[in-house]
Amino acid sequence: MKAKDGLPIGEMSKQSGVNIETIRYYEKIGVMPAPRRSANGYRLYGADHLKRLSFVRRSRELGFSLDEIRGLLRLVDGHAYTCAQVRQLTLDHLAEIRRKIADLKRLKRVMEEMAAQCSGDRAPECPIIDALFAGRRPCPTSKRTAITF
Amino acid sequence: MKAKDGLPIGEMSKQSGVNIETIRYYEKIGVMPAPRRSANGYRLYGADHLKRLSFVRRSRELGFSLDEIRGLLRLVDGHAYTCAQVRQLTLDHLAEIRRKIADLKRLKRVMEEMAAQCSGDRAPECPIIDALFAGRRPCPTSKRTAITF
DNA sequence: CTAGGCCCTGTAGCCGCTACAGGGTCAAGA
DNA sequence: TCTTGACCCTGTAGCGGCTACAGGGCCTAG
Repeated sequence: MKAKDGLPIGEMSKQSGVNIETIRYYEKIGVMPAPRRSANGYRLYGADHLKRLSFVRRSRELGFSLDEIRGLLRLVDGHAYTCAQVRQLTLDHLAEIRRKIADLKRLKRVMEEMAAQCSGDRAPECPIIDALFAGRRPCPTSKRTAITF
Repeated sequence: MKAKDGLPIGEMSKQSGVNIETIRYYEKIGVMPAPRRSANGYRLYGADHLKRLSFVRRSRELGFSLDEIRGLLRLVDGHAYTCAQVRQLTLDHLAEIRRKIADLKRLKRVMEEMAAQCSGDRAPECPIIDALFAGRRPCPTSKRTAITF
């Protein structure tokens, strides 16, 4: 009973960089298949499990949701995927990333403007607080009753 | 009993752009103070509540966590804040935003490289899938047993 | 024989909401 | 008068993606 038997979960964790609890969680939600068990009930993983787990980790690092990863894995598992399908998932995800970057950049600009207004030495009045209280709504569904503080 | 009595929660929601359930949630977690109630138990808000709620919404839009917002509100409530304190919170948050942008940009670059590898017309082998399976770990705590698929 | 290290299951918590279920209240219309 | 519908209430459960227990079992070394 040596290494050929399979990796215990702790070893999987070390090799893949995924937390033990997370591995069990992936099994519970069906992202990882249930491995076989040793006589005493311990999980024993093979090389294919490790490959799959690393796939999941890398996809997570690239910001894919577990649901998107399930989609990728379904394609892989079915051996029926076309490159075009995978490419499309990737491009969709890329569009999402670009949107997030654009959002954050807008945020950054606003925050920088606010910070620039503020010298930092004035006492109770602070232009940042003022801006947060007085800022106007971006989506004007309501008739703003001019609350400017 | 007209408008002077106070705004019911639905009106607060419309004027502030914050969901009714979210307003009640903010009350529960102590971000919003409990308003007075009408005879039948309905919440009745005043102009100060609306100002505060809008403050919270705008701060959330700028990506402040509710905990950070609690910090800002504590300063405001205590009337003892200095501009420097507020400015520091803002700068901290700004640093966080910049970090997130940098992260997403790295992600974007990797995803673009992967997508560029893939023409979309090859059948079962897909360079994106290959890349996800074969990518190397960024943090080499384990001695990679060369699983390259 | 005991101490430590690994493993197991199951549940609860995190954030910031959102979505019910199951009720009460009130005004307008038939 | 009855009913419909809009609004309000409380309380609980769910989302995603984990993480952190509690409370056990197993196995080996000293």
